[in-house]
Amino acid sequence: MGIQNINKKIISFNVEFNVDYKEAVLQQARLRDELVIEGECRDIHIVAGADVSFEKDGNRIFAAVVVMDTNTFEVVDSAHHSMITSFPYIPGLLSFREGPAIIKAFENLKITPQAIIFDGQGIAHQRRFGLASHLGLILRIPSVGCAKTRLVGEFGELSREKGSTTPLTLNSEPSSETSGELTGYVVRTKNGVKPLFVSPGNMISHQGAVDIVLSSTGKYRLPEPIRAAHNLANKLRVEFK
DNA sequence: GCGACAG
DNA sequence: ATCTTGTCGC
Repeated sequence: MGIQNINKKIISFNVEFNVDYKEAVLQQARLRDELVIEGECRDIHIVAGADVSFEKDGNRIFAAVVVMDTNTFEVVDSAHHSMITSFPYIPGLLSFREGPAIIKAFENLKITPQAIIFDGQGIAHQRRFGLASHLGLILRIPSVGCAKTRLVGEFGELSREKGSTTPLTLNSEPSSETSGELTGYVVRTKNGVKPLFVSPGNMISHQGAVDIVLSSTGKYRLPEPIRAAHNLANKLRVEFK
């Protein structure tokens, strides 16, 4: 499937970001059942990172996507898009604020990545439908949620060594012995550095999501594709006239 | 009512 | 997210 068909798929999915709070929540509840939390990450090395930047004041958002070959961390493609945002930041509804610009940026890509890492949650979300799940579903490309801080879920101690992980689970019976539902993993990408919150977006398994993040991580805490997208988004904002 | 709360 | 200098630690 070529990236040129993404727009067609978006239309077929009847995507609507211009909704109010109530409709957004209903939409998440409806679309979450379309997610496929399974898929191997074997042979995946053409990975895209997506992130956004905002104006200090005003409502302009700058979305950037950078595609890299994670074997060499060489950039193979990139795209961006800026527009005026209308939806406010509401925990749990981040995709409705950043989604429109990010999707537009993807439509400007020349190649189709094998997977996408988003700066936000996948199914580690109150309604199991974070930004990575929402956008991964629309784009129909395996997606991974990689957040710097927690939105929901509980987790225990984590070894300080790079590569260590611990389950991120959702509250179950307070007095129950059963562990809560698995929503993702807390992952240490660098020795002694604050961990990342990794969860499947769509079309990838829990293990696959963790593997993609670790294999896309180089010298820094954040995966290289995300770092590159973050830098590009900021660059676009600073140079915006 | 109070505390939590991706970016 | 964004506004910001220096500073502590490996």
